[in-house]
Amino acid sequence: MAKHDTDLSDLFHALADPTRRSILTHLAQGPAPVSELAEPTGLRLPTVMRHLAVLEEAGLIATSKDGRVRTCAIVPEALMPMRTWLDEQRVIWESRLDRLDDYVKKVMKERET
Amino acid sequence: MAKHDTDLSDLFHALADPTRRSILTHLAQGPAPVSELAEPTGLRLPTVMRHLAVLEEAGLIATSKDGRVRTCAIVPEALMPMRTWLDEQRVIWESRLDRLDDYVKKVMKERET
DNA sequence: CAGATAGTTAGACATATGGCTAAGCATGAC
DNA sequence: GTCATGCTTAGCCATATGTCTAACTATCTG
Repeated sequence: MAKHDTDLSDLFHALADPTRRSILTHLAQGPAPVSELAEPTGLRLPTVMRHLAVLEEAGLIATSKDGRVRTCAIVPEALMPMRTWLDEQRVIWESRLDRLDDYVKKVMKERET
Repeated sequence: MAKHDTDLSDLFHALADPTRRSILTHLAQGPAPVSELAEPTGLRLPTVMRHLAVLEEAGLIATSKDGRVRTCAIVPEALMPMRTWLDEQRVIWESRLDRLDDYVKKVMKERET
């Protein structure tokens, strides 16, 4: 299991939290200071800080401090590994789709009874 | 926060674990019984069962029992919400880049004068 | 029926996660 | 210098997660 694997796990893990996804969506509008990001979440600053730390470790955001204000910004390229994984999976999964589709339908039918 | 949100969180969470991703990759080769999935992970059966439960709750796999054998199979459509989210983000994130681009151009122009 | 096979359930346990409060530490405004 | 602002650190707490062992159920096989 390469570091590549860890990257993906961190990425998925970071995105698994609604608060963090909403922070990302907010940041998509442009860079913002910590407090501005905290405000709409209704969470306390330290809590938001930890979310930001998770996002930063996953490489999804970059931050820098100017005076006493820390500005956060998204790192668009960060989603690439995920996109790549998704595309890989699609290729494999879809190559079996016809066969699996039959199987899944059979399973679903059995479930209903 | 709608059900949609929970779906995404569950999906990302399910995919955040390397063991679960490897199980999915294995299943991409075709449906398989529990023990066959457990073997390459080096984990005990109950542990693998829990991973399978997580995958099933996220809608990523479907299972059915025939005799004493439970067969698992991937559910390709399950990745759709994630793909959709990813595409949405790409649109926003990239439009942000465009805006930044505009901003830079504006600054450069102002500098010239 | 006896024994092997394939899952399943229950419960224990260590660590991780997400939230909070209460201080603490720079920096900017007066 | 003093005070407000904005972030940080430290530490607490409840719940969730990933792993295991041990014991149980259900289903073939002979």
